[in-house]
Amino acid sequence: MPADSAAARPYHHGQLRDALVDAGLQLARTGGPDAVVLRAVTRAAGVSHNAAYRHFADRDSLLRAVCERCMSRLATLMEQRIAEAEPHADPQDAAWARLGAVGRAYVEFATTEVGWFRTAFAVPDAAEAFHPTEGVGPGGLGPYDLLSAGLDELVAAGAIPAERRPGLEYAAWSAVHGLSTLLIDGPLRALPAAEREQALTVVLDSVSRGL
Amino acid sequence: MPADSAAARPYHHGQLRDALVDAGLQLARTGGPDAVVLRAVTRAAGVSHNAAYRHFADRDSLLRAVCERCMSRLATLMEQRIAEAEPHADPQDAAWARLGAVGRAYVEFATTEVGWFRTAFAVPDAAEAFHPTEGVGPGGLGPYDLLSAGLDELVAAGAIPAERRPGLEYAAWSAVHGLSTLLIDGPLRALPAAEREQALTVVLDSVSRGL
DNA sequence: GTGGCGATGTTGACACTGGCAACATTGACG
DNA sequence: CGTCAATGTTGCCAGTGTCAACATCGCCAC
Repeated sequence: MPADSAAARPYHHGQLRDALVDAGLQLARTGGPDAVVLRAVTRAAGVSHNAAYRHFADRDSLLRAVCERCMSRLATLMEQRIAEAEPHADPQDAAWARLGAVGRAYVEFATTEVGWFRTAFAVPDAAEAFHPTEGVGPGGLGPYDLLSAGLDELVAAGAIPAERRPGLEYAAWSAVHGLSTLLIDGPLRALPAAEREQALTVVLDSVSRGL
Repeated sequence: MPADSAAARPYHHGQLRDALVDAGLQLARTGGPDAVVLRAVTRAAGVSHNAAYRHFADRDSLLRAVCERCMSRLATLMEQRIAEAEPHADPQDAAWARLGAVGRAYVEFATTEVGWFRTAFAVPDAAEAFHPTEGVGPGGLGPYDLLSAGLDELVAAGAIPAERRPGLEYAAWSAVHGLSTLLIDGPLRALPAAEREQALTVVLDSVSRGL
């Protein structure tokens, strides 16, 4: 009613849900999941603190949405690095290169987007199960799918005997995920850049040899 | 002054610092690091909420003490499982068995003492560096030292060429740590027990092969 | 002894958080 | 034009970490 100062934004925001998730993503980028604070998020969206409850049951619900977006970012970077992988004439070499790109992208994301990486894996409970359809990249595949596809390629190219294929995701995923968390949250936090690079090399080499 | 009901405990607790850490450990066991709440801890110790500030600068400081104890527990279990490792006449076999015990103990601790494991690695910042002297077991060695020793044994036994030794801790540690976190906090949370066992086997096998 | 003093524990307050309840505003549809 | 459900707001509450001021105690010099 008050035709007051400078186009006062309407009572109804219109895109509040997306705006909240965006704000959450922003906060998570620098502060990790703990920075996704209801009141900070609503403040950033220029809205009162309780408005969020019209779109999310509670903070966890909002956080879940933010987590999914973070996972999406990870998937996107992985797709990008796969696409950039050096071409090889030999299909085996090509498959190895692409799997290496997957692993490097994973650790790269963790170390360059620490907050987002932490958030991607800080999904609150009540997440009943592992839903590969969530947190996907432009290609519609999640990080797990991309890794899986890389391993399948290696089997198809004859680099890995098919009978050893089952469960190999666990080996590769654990290695890069473990290195990532040790580097950003764990005791390897303080490792200087040069040793980080060495650690990454050792881990990736050892994974390849072990598959 | 009131010689009142049932030996009212003295104004001065006497062992408050330890009591607080013990209480924190208790809370962390079921609730992880987030459950180490100043007021809950002091309540458990039967003391007013601000008493903790006479022994710890802030909550993070208390949490750090609890984290160290959790790391100690991990080291203790690892030592125990190493000692129980199946004996082998061949020194190489023995060394492999012991390294496997290290890895299994790590994941065992993570999955059976989830809260403690999470707490062990949730040490707040201002942890200036990696201090291998903290969080040790009865033998005076930390988890990292135990892993390191296992790898050294393998080199000494001739199972691993010495020139590949540098950095191998990263490979082994990352694998078991990654599997642990994926299983308890990550997308593998909902994995049924049977598949968990398979995952562990695959990871350990692949690490051994890759070293 | 006794007086004082530092170490230890307590009370009370503040700003912040997540969540509930009650109220206000709005657009859509009859 | 009237009604209603969706959306946003105000006010409140319990719980948290932290600070400041106060209370109680053990110990040591006199």
